[in-house]
Amino acid sequence: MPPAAKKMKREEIPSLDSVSFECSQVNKEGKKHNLVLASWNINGIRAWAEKKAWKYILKESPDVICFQETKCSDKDVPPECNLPGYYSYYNCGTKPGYSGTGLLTKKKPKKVTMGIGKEQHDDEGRVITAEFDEFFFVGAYVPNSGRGLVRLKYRTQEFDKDFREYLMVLDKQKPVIYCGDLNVAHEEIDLKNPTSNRNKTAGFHDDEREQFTELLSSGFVDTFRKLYPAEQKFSYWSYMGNARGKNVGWRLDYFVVSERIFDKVNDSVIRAEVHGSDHCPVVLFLNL
Amino acid sequence: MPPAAKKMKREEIPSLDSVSFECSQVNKEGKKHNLVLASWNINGIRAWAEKKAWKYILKESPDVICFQETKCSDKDVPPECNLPGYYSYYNCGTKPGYSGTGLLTKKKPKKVTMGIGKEQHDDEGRVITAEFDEFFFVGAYVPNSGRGLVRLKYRTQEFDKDFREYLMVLDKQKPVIYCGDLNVAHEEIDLKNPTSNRNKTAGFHDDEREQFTELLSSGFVDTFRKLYPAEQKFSYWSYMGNARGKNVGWRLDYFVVSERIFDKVNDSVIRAEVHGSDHCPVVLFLNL
DNA sequence: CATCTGATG
DNA sequence: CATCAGATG
Repeated sequence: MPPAAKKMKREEIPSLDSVSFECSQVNKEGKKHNLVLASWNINGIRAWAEKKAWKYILKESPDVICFQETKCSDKDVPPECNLPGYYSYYNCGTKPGYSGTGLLTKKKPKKVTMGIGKEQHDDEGRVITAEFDEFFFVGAYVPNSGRGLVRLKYRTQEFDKDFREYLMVLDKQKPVIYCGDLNVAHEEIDLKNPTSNRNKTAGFHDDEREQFTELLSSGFVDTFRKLYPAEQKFSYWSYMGNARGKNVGWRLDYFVVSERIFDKVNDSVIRAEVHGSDHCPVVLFLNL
Repeated sequence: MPPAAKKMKREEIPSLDSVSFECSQVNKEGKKHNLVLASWNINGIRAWAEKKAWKYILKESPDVICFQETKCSDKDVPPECNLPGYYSYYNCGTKPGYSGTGLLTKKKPKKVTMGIGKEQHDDEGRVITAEFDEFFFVGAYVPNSGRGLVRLKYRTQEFDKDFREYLMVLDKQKPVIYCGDLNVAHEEIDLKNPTSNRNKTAGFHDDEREQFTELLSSGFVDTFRKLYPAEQKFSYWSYMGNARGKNVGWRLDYFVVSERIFDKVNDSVIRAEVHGSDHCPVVLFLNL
């Protein structure tokens, strides 16, 4: 008898061999970075692990990386996601297979907290805060406003506002490094098709953009845009219509830092070559 | 940039090149068959088409074949299922992606009817009847009694009884050839593990078996068993635990005919070598 | 284990 | 288009 039909087999994602993860940027004093922080919406940690997309982390070797959209309960996180040399933390939320964040860090944080301390925002596993000696690292998966913008009001008038308040309180204690899938393309340059999406598609509604502007008016800096004012680079491409192949994308993933530590930032990078999700990683290099 | 990760690609099912579809059996008068009828639970016509499992039909070239578990609305039947030289009919039921039957025939039937004319049984697309000059061809997907036998009573006390009545009425007009996934292993020989499954697993409950016995007492013949009283051969293997590789199966697919045409039956065959579903096709060769 | 749907993005 | 859940078998 011939062998049974085998299970569908996923094709491998492109190898990282040809991708360089060097960062030659130096700060004003000519110093190289001594800290690497990363963020990646991995769109399902189980599928992501199946693709062995964690190989990226071994290459980049960030000191801290946070994930968005793990879509997985703690107990179902694949064991291979416990990468050697990292402590790991997950904030999974209650709705199975939905949202969820994670954080891996080489150095054990002084404290790790889940959510922002407001019940109405904290059941979807969207925020992890790791406190280190010199800064707060906040990884977030900001709510998508949804098809038909059904959740726009909640996201902009409730989540964004309470979240900004949360960051400002932290910022009073020590500098904040805030990153994640912020689910907004701030300016026209931040997406391929601003005119067709403006006020229609989640992520480019004026209300979402204004909330982000408001954040930047509250003592925070969009590191990539500050360093590269005119560069169009995306961190997300819809899986539909081969958008990534055509580079029809959005910049939804950010590193936002307290103004007073921006001078510690050596570089802010979007790793568009890295596959394994519909988002790519973003990375911040610092000298602290 | 490296190419995007491609879509999962299903491995091909085994080729049919090494499988013989000859039937050398002759009837009492030494005559070869002049009619080939087939039945196959294809477990989703879209997945089945994706696997190109319809190649079997080109090889076997039955005059009529009926399908069970098409799991597809009429409009979503893949176009490649319109095989050259066949008329096709589908009875899809109302619940999307659930149940559903189909029938392909080289000769146009005098009449095709869906269901058995009783509303309470006819919304799940389980029965197609094609009337030909010399016989009724009835293809059926008998309701599964379900995990925990939750539907055992409906299936045995309502469906089986009404369906038997339906066949008996047809049988008064002209001979009936009844086939399909009857969702019962009649005797212990008809499944690998009778003791562990008896009265526990759907398909080998005494009530289901008795209903089938009752059918055979009403003027019908289980053609395979009549021809091969001691042969253990299966037409279904669970996808779980590599059951097919270990040949841990069930005979759930039958050709049952009116007693008075059994002498026209040259052979009744179970095509266990044919892949593409968790069931394999069953075939009846006749000389009419 | 494999097929669907439906939610979500 | 892709991931996940849940129903069904």
